[in-house]
Amino acid sequence: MRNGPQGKVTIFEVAEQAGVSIKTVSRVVNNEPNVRQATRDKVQDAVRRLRYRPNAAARSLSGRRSWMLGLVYENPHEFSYMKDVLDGALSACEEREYSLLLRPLTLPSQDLVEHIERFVTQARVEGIILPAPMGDIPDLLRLLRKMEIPFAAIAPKAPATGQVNILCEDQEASLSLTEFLIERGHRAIGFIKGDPDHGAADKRFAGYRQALRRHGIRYVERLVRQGYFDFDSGKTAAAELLDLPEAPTAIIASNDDMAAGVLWEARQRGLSIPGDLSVVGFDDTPLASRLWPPLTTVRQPIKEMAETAARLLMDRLNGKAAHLPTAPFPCEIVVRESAA
Amino acid sequence: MRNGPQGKVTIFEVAEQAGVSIKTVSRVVNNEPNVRQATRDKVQDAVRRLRYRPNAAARSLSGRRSWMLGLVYENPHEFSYMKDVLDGALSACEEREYSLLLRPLTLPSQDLVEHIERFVTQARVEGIILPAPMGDIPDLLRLLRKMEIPFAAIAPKAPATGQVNILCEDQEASLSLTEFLIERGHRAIGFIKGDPDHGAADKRFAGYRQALRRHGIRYVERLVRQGYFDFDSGKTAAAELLDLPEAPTAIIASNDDMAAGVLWEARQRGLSIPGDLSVVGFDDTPLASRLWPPLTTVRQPIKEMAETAARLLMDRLNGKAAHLPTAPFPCEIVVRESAA
DNA sequence: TTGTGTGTTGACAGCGTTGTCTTTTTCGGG
DNA sequence: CCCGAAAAAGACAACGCTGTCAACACACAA
Repeated sequence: MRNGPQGKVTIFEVAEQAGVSIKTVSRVVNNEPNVRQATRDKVQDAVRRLRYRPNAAARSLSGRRSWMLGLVYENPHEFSYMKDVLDGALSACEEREYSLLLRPLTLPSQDLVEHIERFVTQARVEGIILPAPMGDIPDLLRLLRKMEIPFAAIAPKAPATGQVNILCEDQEASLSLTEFLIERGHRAIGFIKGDPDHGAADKRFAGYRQALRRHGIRYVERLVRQGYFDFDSGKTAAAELLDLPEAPTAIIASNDDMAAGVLWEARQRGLSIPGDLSVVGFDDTPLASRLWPPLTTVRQPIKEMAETAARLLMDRLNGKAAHLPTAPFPCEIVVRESAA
Repeated sequence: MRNGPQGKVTIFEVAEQAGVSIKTVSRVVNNEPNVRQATRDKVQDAVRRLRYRPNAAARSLSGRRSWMLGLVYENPHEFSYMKDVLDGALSACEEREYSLLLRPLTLPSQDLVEHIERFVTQARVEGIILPAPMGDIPDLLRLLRKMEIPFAAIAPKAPATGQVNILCEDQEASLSLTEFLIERGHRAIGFIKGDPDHGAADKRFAGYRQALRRHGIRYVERLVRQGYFDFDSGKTAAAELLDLPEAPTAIIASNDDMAAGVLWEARQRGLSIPGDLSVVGFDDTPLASRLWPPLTTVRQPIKEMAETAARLLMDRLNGKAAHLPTAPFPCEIVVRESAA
């Protein structure tokens, strides 16, 4: 009844206790069919009594499955987005008893392929979750396809078939957000684009243009600036916009961190917000509610998206479903005080 | 030369290519002694040619080692601190070819012990990293000791012997930060404590009191409020402090998120910062530099601390060292514009 | 009664490494 | 040139599961 420090109860002890063969124990533990209920009970009893936990290494080796998912991400400075992805992926993994292995990357990375190859072959990761912008790196996608590793892309630019794609209504959200400003009388609306490598960046920009068009507002190229989803680029872009002779009365930043930069730059210049300038962002990160004034922004269900990504990936690994494209997740405008 | 999708080159193929036994290949791959240089070269050649990667599952099963570390943490809303811990732990693991498994927890958790037990016995995690406040949960520590799982505590309140402890100069930093304010003429200095479960909270408070004592300033209990390391509690505490008849001219918040709360509350009341009120925080999170005015705060080398925690833990697992207590890591005041 | 099919159980061979022990080789000194 | 010790290399049995296939039990139809 005594067992070593790390609880080395094996399937043999359980089989003996239950008076069945190890194979039967294996069947019960893995919820396989064709076991009589009485037998199942006996085994489950023994499992509980002995506090048996199957050894993951043995299971992997024998079953040729690692029960591991990989999460490959670009390590950002502002981690809010990834935190939600991580939470979602982790909770899906926990519910299906998978493990999650992380691989942060710094882009651009020349030995990316090498890195990922190690990751996959060494840990024998079965499938990979690719949050933006990982789902759009051609070398990476090519490698994964060659190695026949299924993957799930979160918010990719180009959702190819034969992979799990998780999207959200970025364009629609951006459209609404822009209309939100238009309805409040703004006509000169500045827009700070996100990193061109991210799928979301394009869509958010498209939504902005669509709103202008719909409301008959002329699109002015000078009111659009390139940003990279980080605070500093938001600051710079805001400075350029505010230096314009016909400076905008509102600025849409493609994420909260850049919006924070806009706020910062506006404050530098003594502009009052939202009096002199309205500012809105995307993502509803903790930052948005801590800034002054708190930021009107768009909430996306990132955690749920990551959860779904992981679940569909596992379904696929277990041959459970031809994965039809999933409906894009809805976003929601969170109105706070930074726009008027 | 062809090999399956997931690169199933085994030790046998390598042995054959190199003209040696599998055991010799194993020795070379694991850098064991007693292999002639010429042999070593032959084997390494074959390894490279075949792109051989040892199978982790087989290695674990046979060697009775999982090569995995666990990171058990309380999942906070503001993730900056944990992001640094994660980065550090991950980079240390990568350098030693360990894997890192995450287990977020919500405290208080009644089935904590059950959760951790599964975590350890199922994945066969060899050692665990416990960032604050995990290093001070009696049930958890007792369980780990009973299971004989080595662990490393980051910033524990009570650094027990027989475990890896990573500390930083919290009290000294708090002392300097308080003196920083005193030198600028502040006498009525408010202090917002952190979550009493965190070791750092006590030390930061102790540093504050020490500074007052050293400069002959009377300690006023009403100027001290209990917070919980989150934005809302910072806001509440600030409101209480600012309602005081002898309101403080400066407030020290035990972390940046609470300092953001103070800023928020001050702004609500139309106070100018740092004109009417100086505010300082701890941790130098991204938030600190995005707020207005940017926050004077204390930078701690969290990433390095986590890296060291992981490394010492792995050393211990590999019997490499009786781990003497490590010197506490130094902190550094980052002066920005929120204090004058 | 016998045969057939379905549901249930078990025997046993891997899975790809490392640990242990044995055998072979190498090398310096008598 | 031989001997003994140390270094180098190999043989082989684990490690704890799952996959495969064979065996058995039982119900029902012929």
